Amino acid sequence: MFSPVESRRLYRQVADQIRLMIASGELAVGQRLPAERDLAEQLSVSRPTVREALIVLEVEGLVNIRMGSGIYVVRQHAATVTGAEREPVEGPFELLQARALIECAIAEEAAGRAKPDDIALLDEALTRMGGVVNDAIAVLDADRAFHTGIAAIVGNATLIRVTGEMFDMRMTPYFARLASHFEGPTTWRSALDEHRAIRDAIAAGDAAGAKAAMRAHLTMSQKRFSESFGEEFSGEEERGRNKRPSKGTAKT
Amino acid sequence: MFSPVESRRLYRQVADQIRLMIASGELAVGQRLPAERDLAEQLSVSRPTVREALIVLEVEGLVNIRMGSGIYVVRQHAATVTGAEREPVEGPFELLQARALIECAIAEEAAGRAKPDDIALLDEALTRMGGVVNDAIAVLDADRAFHTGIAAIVGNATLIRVTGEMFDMRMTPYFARLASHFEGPTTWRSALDEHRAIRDAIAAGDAAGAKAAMRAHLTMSQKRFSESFGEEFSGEEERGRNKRPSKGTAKT
DNA sequence: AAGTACTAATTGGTCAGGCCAGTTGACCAG
DNA sequence: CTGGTCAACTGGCCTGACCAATTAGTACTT
Repeated sequence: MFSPVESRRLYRQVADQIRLMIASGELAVGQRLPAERDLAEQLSVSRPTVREALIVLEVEGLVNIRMGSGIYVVRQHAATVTGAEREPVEGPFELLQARALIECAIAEEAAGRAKPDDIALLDEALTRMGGVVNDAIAVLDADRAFHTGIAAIVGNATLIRVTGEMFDMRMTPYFARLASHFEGPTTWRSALDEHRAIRDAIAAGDAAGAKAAMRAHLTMSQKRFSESFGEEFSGEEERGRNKRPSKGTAKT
Repeated sequence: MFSPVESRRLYRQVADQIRLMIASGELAVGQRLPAERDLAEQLSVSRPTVREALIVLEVEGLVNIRMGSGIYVVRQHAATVTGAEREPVEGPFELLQARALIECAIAEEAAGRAKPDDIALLDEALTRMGGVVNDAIAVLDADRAFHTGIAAIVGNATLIRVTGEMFDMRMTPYFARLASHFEGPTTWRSALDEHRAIRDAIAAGDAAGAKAAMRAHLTMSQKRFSESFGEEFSGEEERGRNKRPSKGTAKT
């Protein structure tokens, strides 16, 4: 309840500062940044720190580092990074709502294209999921495989990637603890049943049914999630390194 | 047509190696990695290099670095980075197809929720776009504002982010040059007309119409893009640092 | 015996300075 | 004007060191 300190690491601050200068247009697209040594001097930090900050921006796709030449601004907009520290603006419900909208459309499209091989892939994920409802990590993996498997039916790599990214977003430390109170084989089995309904609708070529089943699944997922609210901030232990690692969150 | 040379930077190689160990499960989720000093020794590189590699993985959301404690595996799946070097598996058409599916659903949803303020925001983007059809960079910015503006109507931060990310994906060096041959005020004006149709349907609360208009827009965008094929590999110059920076790609 | 306060080892964060390799542009010979 | 050389950047990587946060162990108190 206390300390908002945070004490961000220095290279993060430097990265933020440069990112801001790019976003504001102070550093135009295509322009070359000052040399690492100059940046270090201007910002009063060491060169390694500047390098680490620039690597962050490079991974984010904002700048392009060319050896021996310089560092160039590639794009202006953040192209936000998937993992790590996202602003808590995107809450669990927001994420699930977005998934509902997008994955419903994907399921609808998939229903009209599914071939036997695709269904077999979904079945494999379902079978695997059913066998590991007691393993919090393995069951998440099977869950993920099912959702990305539906996107794979459409045969579009971008859709597969986006679906996977949205799924992975709940793995963040922030999300991780929220659902640890209501997880269990029982709720996983409920999720599995909903998965089966989706699978059947897609296998039958029922576009509307697949869309409805997916919406029902994510709605139920949201409800399971909301039921865990009100108690998630009860205990603040589990900081030790030997405790259970970050488990899953909501069944989807 | 020649040199595929690459000579990946060392810290990239280290990052790839660790990423692989995580993906293969050799480093389990929640597990603590060896200390930076140990990793440096085991990999026969210096500690700064290890640090840079770990920062890459942290930005990607794969690991969680805790000062004084250690480095922990957060998730197993790549959660692919948005910018930089994506596999060329995702081509322009794949991207546009994915956008068609997702943004149509968003437009459909937005039509039922749009308030006067939202429409005003879209109009602002349209006006701005009309005024800068000759500025390849500024027009892209207005284009982006329109598409994310539609997502904003739904009021979901995740949707806004995903829409923006997909838009930004064409800024990559790979995509950038592809469309430089057919860009121009004329095609931008066509895109602007299609935008207006989408705006009108949303303003009228016509969900089906908004969906159709968005689909038409992205289909046309795809067509404009395909017309530029067959000639995009004609000239390979424009490497100089003072040339025009990466311009836009397809009008959307 | 249990809990607490303190201490020491471990680990990431930052810095300084240096050398190497690739890039670039100016200069010079043909 | 063409081609090659060369020197001045610029990023890539390294060594070694110190600081700060965390954590585990220990001695002390209750």
